[in-house]
Amino acid sequence: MPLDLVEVTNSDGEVRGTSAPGYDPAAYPPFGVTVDVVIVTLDAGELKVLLVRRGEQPFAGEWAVPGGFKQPTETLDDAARRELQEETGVDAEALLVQLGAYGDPGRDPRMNVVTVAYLAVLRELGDIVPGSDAADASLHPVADVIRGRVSLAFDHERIVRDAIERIRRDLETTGLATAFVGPTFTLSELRAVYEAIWQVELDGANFRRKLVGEDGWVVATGKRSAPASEGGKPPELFRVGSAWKSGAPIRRPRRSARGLR
Amino acid sequence: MPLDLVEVTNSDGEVRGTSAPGYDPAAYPPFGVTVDVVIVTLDAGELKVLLVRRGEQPFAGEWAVPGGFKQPTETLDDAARRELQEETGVDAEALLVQLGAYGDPGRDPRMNVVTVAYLAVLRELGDIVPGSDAADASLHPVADVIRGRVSLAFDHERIVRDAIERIRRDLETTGLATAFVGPTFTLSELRAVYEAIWQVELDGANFRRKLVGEDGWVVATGKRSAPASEGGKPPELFRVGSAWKSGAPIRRPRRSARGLR
DNA sequence: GCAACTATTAGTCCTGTCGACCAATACAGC
DNA sequence: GCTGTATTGGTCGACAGGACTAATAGTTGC
Repeated sequence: MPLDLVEVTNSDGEVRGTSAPGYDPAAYPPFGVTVDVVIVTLDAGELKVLLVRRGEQPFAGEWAVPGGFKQPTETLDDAARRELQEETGVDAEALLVQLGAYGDPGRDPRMNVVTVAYLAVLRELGDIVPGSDAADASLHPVADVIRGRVSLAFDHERIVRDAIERIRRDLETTGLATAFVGPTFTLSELRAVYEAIWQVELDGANFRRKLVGEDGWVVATGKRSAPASEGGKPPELFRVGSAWKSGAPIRRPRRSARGLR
Repeated sequence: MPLDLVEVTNSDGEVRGTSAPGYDPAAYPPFGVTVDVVIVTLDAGELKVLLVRRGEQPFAGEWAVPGGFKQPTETLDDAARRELQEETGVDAEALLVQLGAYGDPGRDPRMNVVTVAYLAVLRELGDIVPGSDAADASLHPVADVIRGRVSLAFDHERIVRDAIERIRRDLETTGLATAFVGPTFTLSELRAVYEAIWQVELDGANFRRKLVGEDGWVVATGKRSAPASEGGKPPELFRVGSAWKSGAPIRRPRRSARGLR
């Protein structure tokens, strides 16, 4: 049943829609506005997304991107930050950008809902606590979602797909890569970010040459990390420089002979 | 007055919010959802934006970006296309992309409204007909808006600012530049797009060398255009090639000595 | 018809960037 | 101490791109 002839009333029963002069009440049907947050992290060299198993209708029992209704007293950004906080306990140090709005008719079978999707990139997720309305919460490889091996509620499959596309693009033009690593990191760790997301192989020597230049991409801390699993020279530890704020150091290889994998 | 305790009813008086099991009615306050379209074109070598003078409350008499309420039966993209059509008569051949959602509390003094902003780039606007709810409609230099010489209703100043920023960025990575020119164009026309938006000067010879290469940036039509105002050789006419679909030919000059203006 | 002018088009030089590759180094584990 | 591994430093060559000069092909004005 369509919701064309809907009026908005407040708790006093006053019809707010028609009482507002100059507005045609039929012209602004009410919508629910939700905020969904695609939480992405790098886990075991693989890009993963946090999904919750819905505990309520609609789509109860299915996997979905965490989210909730926006309150009139908060901004969209605030709502996204709140959802992220509720879901992961993480507050700051998370890159949180708006992806876009999704409002196809029927995307929520119950009512008119427009959702604003956000992308959050985290270095590491602590304990994942399912929210009050979720039965479960866990990390899933994005490859499984993109290839349809995990089907999601609503239009969340499309949202995740758009999120990954956004990540791949922003990696080339913004400082997004630094959101995947900690406050200090080795060049191998940072290089692994690019390699995992772009599915390419980058030459370690060239990577270093580009980042450890006169530009302020990375700043050496003087310390060294523990060596890798199979031994090897303990690598230098860096922290992010200021140059990331206005660009990215390396571009995505286009026609790479090596970057197959 | 806050709208916290609002219920949604349909024309039968049935309260739809509380009647949906599994939802907490207080959790999804109703919002109006509007779609605003930032319509941008190049006019007399200057970037301009289409603004309408509002004929109704709120902000009656002030300039604003054209827009309107989304209907539950249409997608967001459809709503944007409809608004563009209503405002300019243009349907296709317009680049129409979503900018983002804006939902700060109080952005509409009457009610909770979340707007989804779109960007439309047109080559040329025909007759501008003010919509039914607009008192006037005309093109304004974006510089006037950005520098605050024209103040806009709602948070539309921010929306326009974001739109211009998006244009500047997308010009570097997408085929956006071709949306500003017609089906056939001279290289000077195309170059003028970059120069107007980036506020730089590009060398005509280098510009040509990059675009008329083996890559399919532009395709010669064999025809020639009428010469410029003050005489000169009639330039070649080109049409867009296929390469624009997956990138842009030139990048924004960073530290240009010539690009001052 | 001719000169002056303008914008387009072609060609050259040179520098910086970047990929590919090789070699040296420094440490862990045995 | 030997071996293996990952980091680090260096070289070479291809290529793209900016600055610049020059030639070309038209129009406009006289």
